[in-house]
Amino acid sequence: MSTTGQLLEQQSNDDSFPSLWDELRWRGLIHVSTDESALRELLAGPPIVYYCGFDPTAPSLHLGNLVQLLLLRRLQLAGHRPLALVGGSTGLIGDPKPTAERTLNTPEVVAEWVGYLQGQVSKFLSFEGENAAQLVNNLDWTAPLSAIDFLRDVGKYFRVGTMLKKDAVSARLNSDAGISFTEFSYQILQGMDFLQLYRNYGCVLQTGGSDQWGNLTSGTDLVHKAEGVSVHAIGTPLITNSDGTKFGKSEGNAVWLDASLTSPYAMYQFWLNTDDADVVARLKVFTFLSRARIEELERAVAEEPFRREAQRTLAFEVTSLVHGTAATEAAIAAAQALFGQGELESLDAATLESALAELPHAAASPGATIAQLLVDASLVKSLGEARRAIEQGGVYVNNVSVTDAAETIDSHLLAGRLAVLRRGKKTLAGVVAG
RNA sequence: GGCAAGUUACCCAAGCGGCCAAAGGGAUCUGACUGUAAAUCAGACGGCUCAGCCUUCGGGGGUUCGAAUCCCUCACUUGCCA
Repeated sequence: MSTTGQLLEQQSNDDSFPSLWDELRWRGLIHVSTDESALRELLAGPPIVYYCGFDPTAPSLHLGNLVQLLLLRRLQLAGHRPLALVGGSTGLIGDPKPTAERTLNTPEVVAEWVGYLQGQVSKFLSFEGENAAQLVNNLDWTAPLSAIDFLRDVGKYFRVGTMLKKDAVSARLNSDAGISFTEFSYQILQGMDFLQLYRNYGCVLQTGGSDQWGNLTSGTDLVHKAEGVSVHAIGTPLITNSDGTKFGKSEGNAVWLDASLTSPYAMYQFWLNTDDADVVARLKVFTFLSRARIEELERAVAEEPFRREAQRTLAFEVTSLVHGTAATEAAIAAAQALFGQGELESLDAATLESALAELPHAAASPGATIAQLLVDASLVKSLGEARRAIEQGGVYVNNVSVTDAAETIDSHLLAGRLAVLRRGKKTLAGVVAG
C-alpha cells in the first residue's frame, strides 16, 4: 500500500494542455459524451462529484476496467471528487451482453467479489484530502426497495420504447438469443444509481465504456426527468488491437489486475508484446506520462522499432501502476534471466530460483515426463496437446528443443532441481523437482 | 394457450441414417521470417495407454445391425396467431 501511495503522489495531469478536456481528447479517452462544451466547462470549473461503476462479474477487475480507473484518477488529479461504485445489486442482475444471456451468480459469490473489487479500486484513487474518493455500493439503496416502490417511483420514468432502442437490448432482440426481463431491466438499475448519487452526493457526471452508453444515458435521462437537472456522461472508446483481435487477452485469458490470477510477470510480458501500431495509443490511455515523453517514444518506435523502447516503457509503467515497482523490477529481472541471450546454465541457483518464482510452476517427481510436466504447469491443456506441441517442435527445456514426448525431466535439471519449460517463443513455466 | 422454426466443438456455421470426431470461416496454438512486433507462408486445433480406443452434435427415452441425422418427451430461444 505504501508503494501505491508513492505512485499516487507522483501522478499528475499534463499542464501543457489548455484544459483537462483537451488532454482527455488527446489521450483518446473520449468516444462519446453528452454536451461537449458544457462538459469542457464543467471540468475546468470548481470541483464536481463524478462516478464510475464496476460490476462484480468476476473475482477481479481486468485491463478493460483499468481504463476507467485511470480516468477516475485523472479527473481526481484535476481536483474533482470520485465515487467508485461497485455494483452489488447490478452484479446480481447482469448487464446484457450483445451475444447471450448471463448466468446468474449466487448472492454470496457476488458479495464476495464486491469485496475484492473494492480492494482493487482503492489502490488507484486517493482517499485523502479535499477531494478524497469514496466507495459506494448500489446494493445499499436497491436492496431496501420493494417491487411496488420500484415500479411506481422508478418505473414510471422509463419508456419501454426508449429502453428497446438501446443498443445492447436491440442487439439481443435481433439475435436468436433474445433477452430476459431481468437483463432488460438492468438499465433501470443503473439509471437509479445515478439518480441516487445525484441526490446523496450531488454527483453530476458518470464515466464508463462506450459499450455502456445506453446505460449511461439511462442515468442522465432519469436525473433529468426526476430532478429537472442536466447531468453528464462520458463514454470511453473500446480499446481494440489494430490487427482486429480482442484487446486484453493473453493465452486466451483475460489479463486480470489480481496478481494471483495474472502474475506481474505475465502482465509485464503482455504489455511488452504490444504491437508497434498500438503502443503509442496504449501509452496515452494507460500511463500518466506527459505528452512530450510519449511523443519522444513515438519517434523511437518510428526510428528504432527493434529496440522497443516504447513497449518497455509501457510495460514498466502499467505493471508498476497495478503491482508496484518492486514486483515490476522482479518481473523484469526474471525476464532478463530467462529470455534470450544468456545461457541458463551460467545463472546461479539463487537467480534462477527467484526468476522461476515469477512463473507458473510444476512440481516434478523423479521420472516425470516432459509431456506430463507441460500439463502440470498449465502450458497445455492435455497430454495430447503436449505431444502435438513437441511434435511441432514447439517445446523447449532450458532453451533446448525437445523432440521426444516421453523423455523424462531428470537429465535436464539445473542445480540439481530446477528447469525452465517453454512452449513457443515466450510462454514459460518453471519446474521444481522435489 | 395454439402453430411453426430452431438448439452442432471457443465463436459463426454446414451436415439431415453408415464414407462424421463432424465441411467452411474466424479466433487460438506451433514452425519459418523477425525485434519476445506486424504482415506473409506452412502445419495443428475433443480425449487417451494414439496405425487403435473412448466421449461428444440442448437434456432424457426410443426405433435401427448402425443416429448429429428418424420418433417421443422435457427445457430453452425465435417468429406468427389467440
